[in-house]
Amino acid sequence: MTNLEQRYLSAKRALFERYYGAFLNPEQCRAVLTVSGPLLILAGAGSGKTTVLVNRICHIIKYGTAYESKQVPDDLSEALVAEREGAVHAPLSKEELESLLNEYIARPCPPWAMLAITFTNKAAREIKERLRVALDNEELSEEIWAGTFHSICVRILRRYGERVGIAPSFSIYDTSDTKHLITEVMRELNIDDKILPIRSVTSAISAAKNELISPEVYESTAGDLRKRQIARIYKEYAERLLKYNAVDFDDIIMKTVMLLEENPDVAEYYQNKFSYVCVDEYQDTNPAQFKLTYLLSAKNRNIMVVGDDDQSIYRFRGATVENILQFDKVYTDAAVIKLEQNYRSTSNILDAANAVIANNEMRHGKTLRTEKAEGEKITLYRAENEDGEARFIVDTILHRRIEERRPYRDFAVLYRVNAISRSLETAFAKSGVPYRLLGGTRFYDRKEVKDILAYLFLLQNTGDDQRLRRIVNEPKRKLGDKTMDTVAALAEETGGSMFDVMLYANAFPPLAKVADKLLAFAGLITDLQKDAETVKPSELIPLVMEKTGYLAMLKAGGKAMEDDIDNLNELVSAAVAYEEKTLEPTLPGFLEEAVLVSDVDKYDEEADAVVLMTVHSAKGLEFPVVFLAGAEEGIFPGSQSINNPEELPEERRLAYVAITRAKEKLYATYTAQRLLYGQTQRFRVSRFFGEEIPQGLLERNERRPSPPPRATVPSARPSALSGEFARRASVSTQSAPRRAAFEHMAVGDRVLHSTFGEGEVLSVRSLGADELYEIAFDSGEKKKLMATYAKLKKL
DNA sequence: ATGGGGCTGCTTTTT
DNA sequence: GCAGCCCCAT
Repeated sequence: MTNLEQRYLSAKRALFERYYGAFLNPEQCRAVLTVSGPLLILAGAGSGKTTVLVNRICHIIKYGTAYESKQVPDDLSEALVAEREGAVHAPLSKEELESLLNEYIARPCPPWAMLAITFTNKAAREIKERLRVALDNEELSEEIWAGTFHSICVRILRRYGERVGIAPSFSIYDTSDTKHLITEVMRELNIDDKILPIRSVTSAISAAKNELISPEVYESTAGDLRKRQIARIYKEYAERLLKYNAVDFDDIIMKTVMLLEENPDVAEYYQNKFSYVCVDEYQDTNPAQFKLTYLLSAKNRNIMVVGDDDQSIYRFRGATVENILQFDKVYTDAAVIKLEQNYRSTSNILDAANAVIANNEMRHGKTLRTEKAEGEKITLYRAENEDGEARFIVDTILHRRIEERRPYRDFAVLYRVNAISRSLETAFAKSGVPYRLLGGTRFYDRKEVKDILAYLFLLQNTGDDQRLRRIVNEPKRKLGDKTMDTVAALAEETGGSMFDVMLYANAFPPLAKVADKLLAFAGLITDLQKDAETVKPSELIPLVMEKTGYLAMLKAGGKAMEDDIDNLNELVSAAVAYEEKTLEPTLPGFLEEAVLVSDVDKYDEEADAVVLMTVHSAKGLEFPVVFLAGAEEGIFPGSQSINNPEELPEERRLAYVAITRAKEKLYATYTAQRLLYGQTQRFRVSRFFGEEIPQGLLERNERRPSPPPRATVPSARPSALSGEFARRASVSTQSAPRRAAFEHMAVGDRVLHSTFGEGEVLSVRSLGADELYEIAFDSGEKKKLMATYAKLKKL
């Protein structure tokens, strides 16, 4: 290569670096400009991961391999090179620079040859949206294959699924459908769920699928009785799914991998189609997903994965952090780029996060840095019980909101387990602070919604016996288990589906008595199928509600069913929304979305309210002020993980995720005793927050004499505390402002209450300095009352 | 076939 | 503390 050529190439690179350097840091630039071959990007929390991902995709679509290419023009002249070298430092507008870069375009990637895989719909949506903006071209961005693992695999299966025995109209089973089917299978195989709990069976089968272990292989390696039984269940379960033309969540990935492995022509088609494969949140991939991305990128080997091994928190769902830890061992020629510059948190928060995670071994090892100021210290707050904890959080929010003029949406309360949210929710409700509680029952998990969806799935795929059984007697049609068992047996004999048997019910003597009811039902479904051919999902849903009598059933239920009706109306709205945003809305398309969507997707920072959620759901989000409630040994880390060296590191990663959600201020709160799962337990502070965070970064509220013995009036408030802190603590701790001395009651005492009248004490529970009485009043009412407030009189 | 009343057991949950 | 499930009585 001549000197002139080298100067040409280095000017070219300098121009690209200048372009991206205007808004990216050097590591981010390198990540965007590393286009060919395997690439691992280790992106710390808040390091601009999505920005890099989006810019890299955009860059490849626009410029292809321009930056790396060694191509030089045939007619390279000194004048051209000098001009370009001059441009590197010349004052140029963005547009001028872009038009210069256009000169270097080399093998740009067509959008349909770009595959970007995420885990959540929310992430997929965000990427698509940002690509649309960055490319400034709606049509182009629409053609990019950006979606979740599941949606992309569904797309592939709809097209080629028949090669692995899945017809295009297949149903998708969610976790609860799966559980029901496995329960049924176990009943049939006479396996007692007391000996082999369903939970352990579903998770074993799920784990097997995540590891691409087929029923046959599972069976052949099953040693002990337990495993042999699971093997039997797995085998039967898989056969049922095949028969019903249904797939569960894990199948969606596993069957796609099988499809690609067993059909070289299909594999080749996709390998040729996709020039580039990008995978987000790589630390959460399982072996099946690893294989999938491996296969899809096998030809060009242009596979880029982004993730953070320190944020791998889904081991329990089959994710193996080894995928990201071993990436550069599997792809030995992989480039590795670490993004360690954090743009989110103050340095105190980052130092805390770095210190906690440093206790883990087996990491790629990153240390986040920031240019932000130290910021406030982390507050570690000890409350006497869960009510004190909740009050502290609510009071602090009220206080900071006024003092710092913050909207409610600046605050998030996180916790390890949903059970913690109860006391918090009560406190928020009482205080009038607007809040949103994420988690709990998902919209699509509500019974009435699942029922209507089951009807819709059945219309699409009448072979789905499972869904048929779900709704055949909903509303009541006098078609109970007995009848349906007979139908199932006949279906088994004839080799058809239960629906087929119902269609010809009068041809089966055993069904003589119920034939008319069965035929009526089959007629109803056939009728609705005709409707389904002509109307949109949003119009079909009301028809289903009407014609099946489901709506009538709910209306008959009166007030209690009003919520159900509201939810179904919301389902119609969801269908309308789907139709609006989809080019070619279809029933299968809507159903797919309904099953593959979660409630967290709906959390779009709309309302001005404090948000309450688990640490798991908070991954990927950020808030100015974060409270971590329940920072206790036994809760976080959970009691199951405390003595389990396999699980403790994951708990620590979870703590790392929690800490790094905070931008400006982090509170960790814990209680001395907490009412959890119906009983009060004593707790110590979590090691992560009490020990592993350097003490210098912490501000504690507990440097005061131990609380006074129960039921004595505290004489003076001790104050080894800083002024500000004492003020805040005094309005909010469990030691309520006014603690009236109360009369102690014992079980069996007769008491008098000013409004409830006379009664008998059933139980006494001490809660910090207070006592909780359960009292059976003579009126027949049972009440639980706090001693301080109940003002009881002993009779 | 249906509905109600007692028992259990319990992380986390992108799809 | 409560949801979900099983069993039993109608």
